[in-house]
Parts: sequence; structure tokens; C-alpha cells
Amino acid sequence: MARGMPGETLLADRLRDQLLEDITNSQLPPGTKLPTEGELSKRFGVSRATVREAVRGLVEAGYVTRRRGSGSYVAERRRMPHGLDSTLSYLAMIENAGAKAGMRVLDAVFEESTNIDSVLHVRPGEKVLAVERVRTADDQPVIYSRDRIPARLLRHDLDLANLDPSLFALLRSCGHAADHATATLRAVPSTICTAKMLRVRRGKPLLYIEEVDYDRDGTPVMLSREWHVSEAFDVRINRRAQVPQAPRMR
Amino acid sequence: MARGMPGETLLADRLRDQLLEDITNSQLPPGTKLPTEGELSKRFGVSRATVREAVRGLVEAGYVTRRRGSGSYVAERRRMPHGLDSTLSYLAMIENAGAKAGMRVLDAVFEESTNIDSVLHVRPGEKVLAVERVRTADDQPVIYSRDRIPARLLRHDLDLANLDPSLFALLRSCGHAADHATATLRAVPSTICTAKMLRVRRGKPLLYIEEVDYDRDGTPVMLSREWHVSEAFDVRINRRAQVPQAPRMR
DNA sequence: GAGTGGTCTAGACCACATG
DNA sequence: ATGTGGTCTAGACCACTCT
Repeated sequence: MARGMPGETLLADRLRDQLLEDITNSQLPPGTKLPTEGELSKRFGVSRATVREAVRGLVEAGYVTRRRGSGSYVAERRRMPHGLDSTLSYLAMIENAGAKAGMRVLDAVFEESTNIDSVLHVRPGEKVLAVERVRTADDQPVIYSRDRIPARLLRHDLDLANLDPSLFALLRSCGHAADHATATLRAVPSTICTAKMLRVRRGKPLLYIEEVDYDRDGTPVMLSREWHVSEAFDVRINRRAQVPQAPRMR
Repeated sequence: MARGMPGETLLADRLRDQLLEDITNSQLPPGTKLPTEGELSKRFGVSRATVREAVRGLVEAGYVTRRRGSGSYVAERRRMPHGLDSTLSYLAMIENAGAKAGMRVLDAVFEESTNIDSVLHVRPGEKVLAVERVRTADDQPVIYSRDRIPARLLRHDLDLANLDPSLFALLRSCGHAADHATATLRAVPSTICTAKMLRVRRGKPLLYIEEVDYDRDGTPVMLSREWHVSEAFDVRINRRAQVPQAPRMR
């Protein structure tokens, strides 16, 4: 019915959430056949295109599988939820693992940019916000991180003493919400510094993640370097197969 | 024009490839405004919905950015091509890094399943194909891997001596092409075995990747365990921001 | 106000799955 | 033969950007 869009969300999004709720909360064991697209279209009073968009979201999230000529079904196994491709928050990631998440800010200062900041497109001498933190799971240090944000992206009246615990929230409030990122992963031995911060033996393998976050316009907004204690929790990612040369669409 | 589809590809896919070719091969520097959707629709004789689907593919691949109310533009920076989320082939990954890629099959046998195969949904006693390989870059070992595929998914006349170098190609030829995967990453010290295979000092940090590949129906088709020498090349991934709770669609 | 992308509709034909 | 998802069309209104 409603065409352009009420103030709230997309029609397809609301329908997707509705269907997801029906699948999870209610019952519907894996393998259950869902109503046909035509049926849903009629029942919810939306076009079939909208139904398809809603179901597509569930398929991409791994809740539903579609079989051409047959129907749509509740997926057998839900894919892992918290992966590098789906969340930008370690807080939720740690809590999901069943641990008490904590964070300590060791340092937060404005300083001159160095050459590691080149990916942030800062000019020499430009200031960056440098934040040094340790995340804990059940009070055990699990991630030591150094984040850098170009000062020009931030408000000038920023209170370093009462820094927003989420740098993503900080960026969002400044109109530079993180939209996507590229991360590089490597296994490295812990150094004197990282071993002390994470309370591990020196030389112990750490998962090192170097990540650059971009806003919607493709402007690099943050450089994060993180050292993870691998025993603490696993980093998960989801891959998709590709079409040769040009990338897939669906 | 053509409605249902000739034998070949999707209309939107062909249009996407066409546009991509125009962007890359021809000229069009970053920031260039693309024709409007209506314009493209008219020029190629397809509906605007199809144009949107085509451009959507380019946006997802990072070639194009769309600005509501303004237009579509050639993206500033192409995102990294070879990442865990975009390719399932290490061969191309190594070659892209500018090295000569090689591979040695150490072992390929059918054996009884063990409890590590539980993610593959094999019953106790069922056979699995176990392949042990080493990948090299410029003749230096860089990845040691152990892959396992349920035997029931494969042809029975499989020639283990002349195994297809690509297990993905093998799976595809058996009607179980890998469609998506979940991978877990960890930093681990090299063991006696992995240190020998990769010719590194024992205890040296390795990037350990445990991956389960699924076909389009969600059937797990392969379990891969890989140990990467981190100096060799970096593993890159691309992340996307998420909508709280229910996953994004677009 | 004109133009553009974002969303939605109603209806159509096709290819595949199932009985 | 029938039903289902997969693709496509033509046209509409909306929200936003730009001038």
C-alpha cells in the first residue's frame, strides 16, 4: 500500500524482520516450507517484488534457502553471526562468546601524524587522534589496539577525558559513520609491549589485524591496529564464491 | 526487449559487464559521473529495474558509488581485489602478489572420517577424501593445507593419482560447487609437522585458517585447515557495516 | 523547481521441480 | 499439467541534491 515510504523503515525490511521473527521466535523447524511469494504478497498486501527483497535478506543472512521451482525453506543451519564481515563491534562479539566484555582506555591524545597514517590521507604535520585501548573478556586482556583518526574529521571541542567508548559512535556523530573497511590479517609474535599489555609470554603468537575504515563516500576515517590473543575467541569471516573477473551480484 | 532470457546470461549481468568494461578498459577516471539510470535504461533498451540491478553489482564490487539525488560515479579507489571474501583461489592470490605460484600434493587418500569431520555431517565410518598439500610462492612454501571432502559427494571413479589441482573445480564437476564458506582465523605456533612442511623455525607464529565450504543448498562440502606463513602475503578481507540485530540486505 | 537515485506496484513470461 | 521461484517491464511516487 504505502508507496514512497512512511517515516520509519523500508517495507521490505519490515517484512523481513516480521518473517524472521515468525521463523525464530515462533516455531518453524529447519526444512519447513515457507508460504510462496505470491501467498506472502497477498497476505501482507505488498507486491511480489517487495516480498522477494525481504526474503532475499533472509537468504543472504543464511536463515532461508530458496529452491527454484519448488519453494523457500527454513535453512538447515544458521551461519555464524559474529564475523568480521558482519559486525564492527568487538563488544558484542565478546559478549556473544559468553564472556563479560570490558575495555580500558590507556591513552587518548592528539598528536602529529606519522608515516603510518598515509592511508588516512593526512598531510604531514596534520593532527590525528591516537587512542590506545585494551579490551577484556572476563577481565582477561584479549585485544590491544591502537586507533588513529584524522583530527579534521572530529569536532574541535572533543573531550578526551570523557571519550565515547565506541570510536564508531564518535565517527557517526561527526557525520563520518564507518561504512566498510579492509582488514589485513597476520600472525605475529608478541613484542615486549604487546606481551605486557596482553599479559602473555613474549613471542607468543598473536593475531594482528590492521584495518582501515571508510565512510560512505570512500573517505578513510580510521586506521586500527589490533593484537588479538588467539585463545580468547576466534575471528570468523564469511566468504562468497565469485564469478570469474567481474564480481557476482546476488 | 528479450523477456525471459535467451540461453546465455542475465540481462542485468551482461549490462553490468558492459558498464564495467566501459569504466575500466575505456577511460573514465575516478569521480566521473555516469549516465543516469533513466538514460542507461533508454540507451540499452532495458527497464530501469534492470539498470539498477546492473549498477548494484558494480557498487557491491566497489567500482561505483551512488549518491542519492545526485548521480552515480566511478568510485575513487577500487577496493582490494584478492581478499578472503572475494576469491576462493590462492593461486590467483599468490600470482597477484607478483610471485610464481606452485603447489605440491603430498597426499590424497580416502580414509575413515574422524571427529573433526563432524562439521561435514558425515556418519561415523563414512569415508572422506583427505588431501594434504603445500603451496609455494617463488618455490618458497607459504601454505600447508589439509582438506577433507565427504566421499559420497564425489564420483567413485576418481583418479587419486591425477587429482584435479583445484578441489573447487573438482567439487563443481560433481555438482557441489562451493557457494559460500565460514572461516575461523587464529594465530598459532608452528608445530613439528607444520614447521617442517613450511621450512620455518618451530614455534614461529602461523596464521591458521579453518574453513568450511558450503554449496548452494547449504550442504557442507569441504573442510579446509590451512597454515599460512605470514611473511609470504597478507590475508585481506573486506567488512561492511551492519544494521543492528537483523542483517542488512543491500 | 528540475533532476536523480530509492522504493514500490501490478503484471508478465520463463525455467525448473514435482506429481 | 501445475506451481514455484527467477527475471523483466512500465510506470509511479518519494526523498534528496543541486542550482
